Amino acid sequence: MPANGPVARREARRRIPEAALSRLPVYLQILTDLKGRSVERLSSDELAEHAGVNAAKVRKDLSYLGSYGTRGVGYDVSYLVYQISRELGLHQDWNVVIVGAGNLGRALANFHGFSSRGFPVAGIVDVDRDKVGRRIAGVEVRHVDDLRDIVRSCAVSIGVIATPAEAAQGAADQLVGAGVRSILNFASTVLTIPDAISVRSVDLGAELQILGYYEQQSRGGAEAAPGVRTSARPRTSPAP
Amino acid sequence: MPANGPVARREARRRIPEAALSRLPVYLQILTDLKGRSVERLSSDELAEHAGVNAAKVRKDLSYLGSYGTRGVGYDVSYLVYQISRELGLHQDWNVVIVGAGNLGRALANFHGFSSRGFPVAGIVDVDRDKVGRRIAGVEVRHVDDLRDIVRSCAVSIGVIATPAEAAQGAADQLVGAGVRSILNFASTVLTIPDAISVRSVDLGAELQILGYYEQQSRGGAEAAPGVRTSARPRTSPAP
DNA sequence: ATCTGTGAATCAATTCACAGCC
DNA sequence: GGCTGTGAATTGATTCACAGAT
Repeated sequence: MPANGPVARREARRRIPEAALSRLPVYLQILTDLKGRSVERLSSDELAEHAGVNAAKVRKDLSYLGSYGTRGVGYDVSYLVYQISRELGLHQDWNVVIVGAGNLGRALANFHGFSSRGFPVAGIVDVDRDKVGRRIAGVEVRHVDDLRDIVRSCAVSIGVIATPAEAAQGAADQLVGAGVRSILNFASTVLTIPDAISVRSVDLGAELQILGYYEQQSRGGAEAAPGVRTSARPRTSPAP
Repeated sequence: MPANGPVARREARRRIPEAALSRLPVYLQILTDLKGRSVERLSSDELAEHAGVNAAKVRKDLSYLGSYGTRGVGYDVSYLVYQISRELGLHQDWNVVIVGAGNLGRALANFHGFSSRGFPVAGIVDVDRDKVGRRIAGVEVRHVDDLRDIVRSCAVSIGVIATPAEAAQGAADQLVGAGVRSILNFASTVLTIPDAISVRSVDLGAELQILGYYEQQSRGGAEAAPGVRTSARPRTSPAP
């Protein structure tokens, strides 16, 4: 993860290191939040606190975008938001299509986080004809046979796999055949896809296994910090 | 992870490197699948193919568990499954409690992957008293005030946050107060938690942003592989 | 005085390459 | 001959530390 599990393929002459790239969305989220609360400037130290990393890393990460800070002063929040989202390609919408209208697919379709971040759900498909025609979050469920049409007509570039594990490889094949360039996989399966497509797997079972492992470690290891120390880091969440 | 975003804290004298650890669940999943299909032995090469990594990495990763392979032959599938799940602490159940009975919470509760992997959902809580009393996947929704009771009486060690972003920090505080040792966070927020607790965030928005980034890269970069090459890697999914 | 930007140093992860065992 | 296990080499990421800008 993190990054973690199978990570996106394809290299391109990588401008920004993978590890730094994976932190940009975190910074963006913090900055967007601060911007909404009318914070105009912040230092690498402050951003580091919020993100839970150290200041040197923040400065290094941001330096890959260019020299957008002001020495002796800090960074302009709005400008950074602009530059990070530009780098991440968020000045255009990336339409997504969800494959699978089961529990997970429905939850994802209703999850406002996608569309609010510039990834509108342009379509939902399922193999089950009983589900076809229903509306989820304002989008009509269509049959998986229509995938190619949907991808073409709505200029979909990202496919989200929310099928049972057994159906995931088939879904991936159909997404690739339909022309998507990136796949976000929620099924607990390792997918085989062409190298020209980037994949990212979110394996909830694996996340839990790793947490179980950490807990196990912390039980045995009876050195250091036996009690619950409260971090000095300030809150990120807004006061509602 | 992938990983990414904020990764688990706490160090302990780490036996297995973080990066290797994050791949163990992937191997486990592949091996469990193969075991179910009566495959008894496999080589590091074969496992590497399935996992989409190279053989040296597989051997190095597995060597952290001990020398469980046989030179000239390969690895015994069942024995590896046993050793990996032992290392990951999966010979006991890790009860989880889900905070938030909205779309995402419901989808997660219905997601069979948790309990089938030794992470039974022992409780679901919500602030909304209208939701209290309903049953989701056979588990009764209880009020968040009962969190401490649930965690104690069911020996819950992992909390899953499935609330809106604004409520996530509060949920985290309550989970920590109730005594969980690990948190899996689905809200798009950076949480502030005590260092003794391990956290892992699954930020769907961030995953999509990164995919958007990769697609953007692949558009501009018109060197190499313009068409869709099909990988030579064999299928992982079972023939149904 | 303060805080960025970045080479240089350190630390971690990956890959190589081969000795050792079956 | 085939395949593991692992030191050594390499590549990548993080941290240090300070020159340079305001």
